[in-house]
Amino acid sequence: MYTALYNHINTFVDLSNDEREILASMLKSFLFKKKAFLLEQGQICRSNYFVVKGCLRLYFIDIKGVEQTTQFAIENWWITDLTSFLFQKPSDFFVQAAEDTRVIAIEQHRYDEMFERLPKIEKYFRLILQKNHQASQRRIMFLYSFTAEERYRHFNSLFPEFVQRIPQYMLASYLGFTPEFLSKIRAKK
Amino acid sequence: MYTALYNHINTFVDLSNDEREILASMLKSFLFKKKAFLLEQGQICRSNYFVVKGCLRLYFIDIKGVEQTTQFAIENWWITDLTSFLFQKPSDFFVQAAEDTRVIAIEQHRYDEMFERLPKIEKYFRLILQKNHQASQRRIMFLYSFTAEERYRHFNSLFPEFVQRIPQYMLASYLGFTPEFLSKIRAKK
DNA sequence: ACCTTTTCTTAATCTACATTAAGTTTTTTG
DNA sequence: CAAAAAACTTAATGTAGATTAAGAAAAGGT
Repeated sequence: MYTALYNHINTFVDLSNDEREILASMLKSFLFKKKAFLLEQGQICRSNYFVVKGCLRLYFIDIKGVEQTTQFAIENWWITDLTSFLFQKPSDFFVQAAEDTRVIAIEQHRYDEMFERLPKIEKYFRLILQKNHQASQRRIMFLYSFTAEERYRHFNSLFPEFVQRIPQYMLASYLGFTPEFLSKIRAKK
Repeated sequence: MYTALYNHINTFVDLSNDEREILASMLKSFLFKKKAFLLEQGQICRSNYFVVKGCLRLYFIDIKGVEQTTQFAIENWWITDLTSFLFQKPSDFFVQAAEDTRVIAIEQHRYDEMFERLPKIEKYFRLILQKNHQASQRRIMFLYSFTAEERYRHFNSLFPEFVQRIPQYMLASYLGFTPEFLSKIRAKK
């Protein structure tokens, strides 16, 4: 049931079968259809989501009414609006399935209990939060270093198959420019 | 000696005196003069730094040779190039004192030991990494929502005293524009 | 297979911000 | 306190990328 998550956890810490069972009792598994919403702006974020297969995206609608994608999560990544999730207050974000997506969810009222009962999970989350922090430092450097065109070419060379998988307008806003400009770049070669 | 850090830790978890002593044996305290480097590009990042008083900044030099400030750390914030620190590989970044700064440092070879011996510190770091992740989500939203001028006015209204404390060219690059443009904005009113 | 909706493209025009360069003010240092 | 260095300002010119608008292609539903 939760083997994808167990496997991921095991690349960081060793969980016993007993620990896996305790953990399993706190998790839920869902399948979301493409375009389904896991969270909408104004709602309170109930869960932190681990992507087993598929792709979720986190986005908001800016002052001009345009969707701005701030994060993607593919296989083995967690995604949520942390502020809304932790403090149970209304979110500024949407979480939506970019394709049919299998997720494992932990609800907020179970989240702290999980750390109390499973110290190894405390370490696991500390380690994946470190990875997130590394990714954020890299992303800021990336945004501040390169032009729009360079950002696209770089991203495309790192994740060519992912670029095929998702609509271009989502990628454009993630990289910080408009879909029209992305079209222009792509036409160039 | 390390009371500023103990106080900060205690806002998240309760440390006993014994635990404080163990922790103290792994820490070092330093005073850096304004403009002193704690880390330079190409060096391996030896420590993670907690700012007791003063201000550190993380920056890199972009392709055009311009300094790009990606992070500030003031009282009660940790700062380091995480990738270089965790994997002991050469850094792309500089860490520099923006003013005379008192720091508490934990070296990399002590870092994992700290978590082994002090599970409460595992929780403490998980919690501050969560705070970092929240801050990153907010920052990306902020960068994608507003014009340069709006970003400056917003930042200035949130941290008016901090804006006075640091050179404008550092702030300009942190907010994603040039010092000349910041001058122009400020002249407007 | 057809119709609707969504996504992508093209091209003309526009603008926020960068660049360059010179001068001025402030801070630092001997 | 004088000289040098660092930080800031002003203004003219340039450009990456936004905006607008209309049409084309692809995807999805029945």
